[in-house]
Amino acid sequence: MYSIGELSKRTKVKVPTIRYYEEMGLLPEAERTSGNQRRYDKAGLERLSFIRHARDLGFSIEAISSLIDLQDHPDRSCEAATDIATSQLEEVRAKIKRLRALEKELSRISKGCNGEGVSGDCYVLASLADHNLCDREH
Amino acid sequence: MYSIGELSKRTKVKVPTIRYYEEMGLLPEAERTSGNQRRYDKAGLERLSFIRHARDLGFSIEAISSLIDLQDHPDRSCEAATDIATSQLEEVRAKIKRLRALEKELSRISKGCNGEGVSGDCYVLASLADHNLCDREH
DNA sequence: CTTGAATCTCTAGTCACTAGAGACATTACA
DNA sequence: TGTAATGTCTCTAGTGACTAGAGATTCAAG
Repeated sequence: MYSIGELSKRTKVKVPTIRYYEEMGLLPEAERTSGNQRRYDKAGLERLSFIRHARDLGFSIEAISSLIDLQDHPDRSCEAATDIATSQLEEVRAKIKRLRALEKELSRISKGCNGEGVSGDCYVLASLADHNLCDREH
Repeated sequence: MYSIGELSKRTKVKVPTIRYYEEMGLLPEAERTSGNQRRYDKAGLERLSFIRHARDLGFSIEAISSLIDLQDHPDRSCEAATDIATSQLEEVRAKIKRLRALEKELSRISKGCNGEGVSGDCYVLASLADHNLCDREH
């Protein structure tokens, strides 16, 4: 049995975050010692690792809840899990696309100015003030 | 003079968001009609456009505050503005890098499963449960 | 002058945590 | 067994950048 601190070390999820996950229903209510401290077994460790991994991949708490539901009912269709992963992938791709456009403009903006001179003539500020200076829509 | 609603239409910033920006000090306190409604002039429109543009580029409210300070004091060095833009660019690049890794893993995960069958054997769930199935660290 | 849309302020909610206070539990060592 | 240090408990409140809703007031058009 692990204390919440040990679990935290093993999963790299901070202690208050573990309690938060319990409150949100991602983790079942933990067993307690006579002194009211949480104790976890291997199943708890595995579930928290699952959550951690999914959070790292950008899944929302809600999405993870659905995935856990599916885990807890192995007779249900797998399609739902694939749907969740696929829509997550789409979101990630959209974010990348958007960030690439930003990167392009930001690099143009910060290259345009040599950092010398006064801000009254600053190309960075001018670029931000006037959208027409942008190469493209964003 | 524009009402808050007109300003909202022109800048595509929602009305409550404009009020929020005023409260946060990004916009100066607007003039008011005798009936206490906000009225904006061209300067207000321009400043809000600046804010909108910078937010689109992912600058935080705090960073925008600093940029506005620089705008309001055109005698100050331009270096600070360039620093802010450059660090924003670095953040964007770091995000892209991370998202690319996620994309790779998510696409592997969601391709691995054909969506048929039951979730007891689902590859998506297995992948999320077991970090060792990942190709690489993330 | 009336009607309906726009605006006002205020509070509270969102997401996924994070921080801090003050009390209690456990563990390590003498 | 005593004690000190560390860990854990619950609770409230804060973060960033808004968003939603209530209930009251004001504006513009006909």
